[in-house]
Amino acid sequence: MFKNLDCTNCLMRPNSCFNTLRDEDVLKMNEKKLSTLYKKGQVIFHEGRIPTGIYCLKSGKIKISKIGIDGKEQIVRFVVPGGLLGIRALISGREYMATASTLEDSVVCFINKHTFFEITTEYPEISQCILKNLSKLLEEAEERMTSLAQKPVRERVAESLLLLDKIFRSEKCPVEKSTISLTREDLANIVGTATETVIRLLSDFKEENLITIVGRKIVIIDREGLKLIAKNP
Amino acid sequence: MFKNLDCTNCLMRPNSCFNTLRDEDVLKMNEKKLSTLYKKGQVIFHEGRIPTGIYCLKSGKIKISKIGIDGKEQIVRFVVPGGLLGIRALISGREYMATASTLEDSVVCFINKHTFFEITTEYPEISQCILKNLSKLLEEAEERMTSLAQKPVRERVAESLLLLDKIFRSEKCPVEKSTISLTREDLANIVGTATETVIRLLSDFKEENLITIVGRKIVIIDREGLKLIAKNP
DNA sequence: ATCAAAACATGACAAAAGTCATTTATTAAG
DNA sequence: CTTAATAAATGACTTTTGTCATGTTTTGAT
Repeated sequence: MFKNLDCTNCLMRPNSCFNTLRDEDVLKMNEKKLSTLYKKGQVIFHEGRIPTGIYCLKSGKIKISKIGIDGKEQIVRFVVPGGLLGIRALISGREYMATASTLEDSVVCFINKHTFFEITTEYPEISQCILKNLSKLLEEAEERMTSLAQKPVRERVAESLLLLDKIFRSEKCPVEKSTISLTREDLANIVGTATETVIRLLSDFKEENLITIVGRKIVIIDREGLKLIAKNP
Repeated sequence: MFKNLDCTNCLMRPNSCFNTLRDEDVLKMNEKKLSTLYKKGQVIFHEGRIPTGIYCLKSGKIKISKIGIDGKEQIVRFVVPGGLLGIRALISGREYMATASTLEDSVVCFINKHTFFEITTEYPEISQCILKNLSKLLEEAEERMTSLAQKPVRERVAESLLLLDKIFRSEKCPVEKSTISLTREDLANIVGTATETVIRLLSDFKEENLITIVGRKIVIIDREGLKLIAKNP
């Protein structure tokens, strides 16, 4: 498994919905929670399964994806450190509607249902925080729906590169140039297109000096240019 | 305006998140709220505006839509009686990210921010109910994202017809045959395609005896056949 | 009942995106 | 360092979907 971590000095807690917990409750959570290191590509929970608690991401990156037509994957969103995983399913009380898996080695803490509800009933501000988070997710989902419905693939690829840029830069490296290391297939599963189409468009973007490609990694060199293509305000 | 209605015997309240209110609080809400009759096609709130409270739909049907590329409308969801309008924006505390307008004559009650928050802090179960609703909306949005990303237009049109069927049958008429009365353009703005494409596919469906078209209205005659096309489980 | 406006319908063509086949790079394991 | 496996790249072709033009029907106001 993994050496259980200490919530008290978790760098991500101030960043999460648990930021207002009193010391005593942090300790309680600390002894109940379970930390696990997931290697790159591992699944944290599967679409269709029943949740038994929630997960909080300490480090790493997670993709949330659904199985669509003919088993084709659709990536619906990402989770970055401090974020909760599986909260939607726990609230609805039914199965997971998507699968969570790691994009890189990640440390995830599990808190069982009982402990979680115990804490949330004591701290209404946690529910409030989750409410805000869900509302943000809904906003983003509807934005993305519009994009999928109306934008041509070229614009969507540019848009997704900018999204990934934001996610992959988030904490570490305030460097201007950020590198995106996702497979072209994953990228296609965000954009909602064929892998070949993504590859062709990346070649175009390289040609137009918007990105460079080093090995398998994509480096954005002209963020503004991409924004223009993505028609992102 | 409109003769203010009485929440006490509102048929929709048991159906809404306000179903657990004590009589005294119903009375309080009753004197604070404002009922308005909106004619078909009228706007209840506009994308970009700041919310000053929430709306509760008593009767009628509402579409929630966003302005996408080149001003093209994208319908992101519908609201049926008992549902809340503008709750996402009120929670986030920022502008509306979409526009709400009526698909038919509708009666909508407005409750100002202050009164609403007063009631919700007293009734945690209302927040809980809203949390569940938002979580359901997110689930549906992600389902729809997957559909937009992966299904061809024909499947999406079939899917949308079934969705509309559910919405337009919801309360009244337990009749088998339900009629959908939306313009082809609205339908295209749900599906994410051109109006002409929708028209062509409707003609196909008519040809295949899945629907009939009476005047401007669409009547579903083979629900199972449409499900098969939509690849809906 | 009449008539103009709006919505619907259809054809012809163009553009966008998907599929299949094949070749070339890159990575990770031995 | 080699090598097999995986991912990326590219070309040729097909299918899907969008656009533009034009004509018809339906609706709602007078």
